[in-house]
Amino acid sequence: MADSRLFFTEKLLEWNQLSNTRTMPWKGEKDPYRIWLSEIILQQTRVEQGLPYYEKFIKNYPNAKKLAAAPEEEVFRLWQGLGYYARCKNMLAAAREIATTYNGKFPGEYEQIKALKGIGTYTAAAIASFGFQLPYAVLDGNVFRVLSRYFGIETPIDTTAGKKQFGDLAQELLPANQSAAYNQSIMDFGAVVCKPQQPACGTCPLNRKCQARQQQLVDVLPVKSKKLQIKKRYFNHLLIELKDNIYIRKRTEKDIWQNLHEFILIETSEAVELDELRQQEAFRELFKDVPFTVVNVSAPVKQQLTHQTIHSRFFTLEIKQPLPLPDHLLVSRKKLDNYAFPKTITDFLHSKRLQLF
DNA sequence: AATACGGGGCG
DNA sequence: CGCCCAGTATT
Repeated sequence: MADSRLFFTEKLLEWNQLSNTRTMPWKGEKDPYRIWLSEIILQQTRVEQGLPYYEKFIKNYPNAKKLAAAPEEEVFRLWQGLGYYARCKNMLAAAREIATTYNGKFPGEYEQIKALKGIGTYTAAAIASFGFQLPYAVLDGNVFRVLSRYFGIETPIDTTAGKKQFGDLAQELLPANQSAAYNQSIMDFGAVVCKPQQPACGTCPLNRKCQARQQQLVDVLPVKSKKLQIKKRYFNHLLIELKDNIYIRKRTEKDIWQNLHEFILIETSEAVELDELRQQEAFRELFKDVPFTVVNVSAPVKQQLTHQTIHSRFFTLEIKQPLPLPDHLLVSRKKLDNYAFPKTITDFLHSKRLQLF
């Protein structure tokens, strides 16, 4: 068993040296700040999707102190469109912690790194190995897949037992003096060769000893135990125009898009037309003392998220006197660019802008 | 232990 | 439409 494990590690490092053609701007990066930034951006995010965001952030905030000094709204604007917005909030908190507690210098011990907001076991191991040559094995989607297939492990990866088993194995396989190269190798290998769909088993340097291949389990592994429930939600966005101004608010509730902005939102349990919306209690309360005229009703648009399907409709209304909306901001159209919005809303705004020209 | 959290790409 | 992506925090 020890031999087969040694073989696995050696082959992987060899593949990395001879055949790995994957290039990314942060590969071989020595600055822990840049490594950290790339890892946060790439959590549950494809390299191609995260790349432009990485470039933007490095350009705007070349070091932790710069990021720490940035206004939160500005940072959210840069993050807009990338998703999982808690990452942005936590990243800023971590930058400020680094600036104050560590005087802007990224901490170099695993426990210190892991203690920063938004850094879990994967990201801590990545920074520790890539940035500080410490012997911590990364455990991400690629590693789960490569290990489960090569060693034929059918333990579900989304369980405590699975995480322990794969984590222990990954750590055993790690050559302590080459942790960075090994971690890089196994992730690239998972992304390029041992891919989720249609892996390149024919040319895989590990194929002869791959348990999944021998047992016809390649498309079964890795095993996941849970299947997610997707719920439907119906969002009715009210763009209320007072001269050139529009009401917006920051989403603060524990829900999707926390810390992003929106227009006045009335959520319903099913799709509604304008006359049904007008019957809603929230709507009647809103306009009980103020007359309005309907300017536009958009077609329904759908957005598919991981756990929910959002059906959105935009109702543009015009009023002549202000509404009593204490927790909303009255913002001029031009200034909308200063605020971060979810994609559903930016898409609508952009489509609207096109109509004007 | 289970669940929520975005957006995009691919078959 | 389902699966997956350099996962983490919260309940």
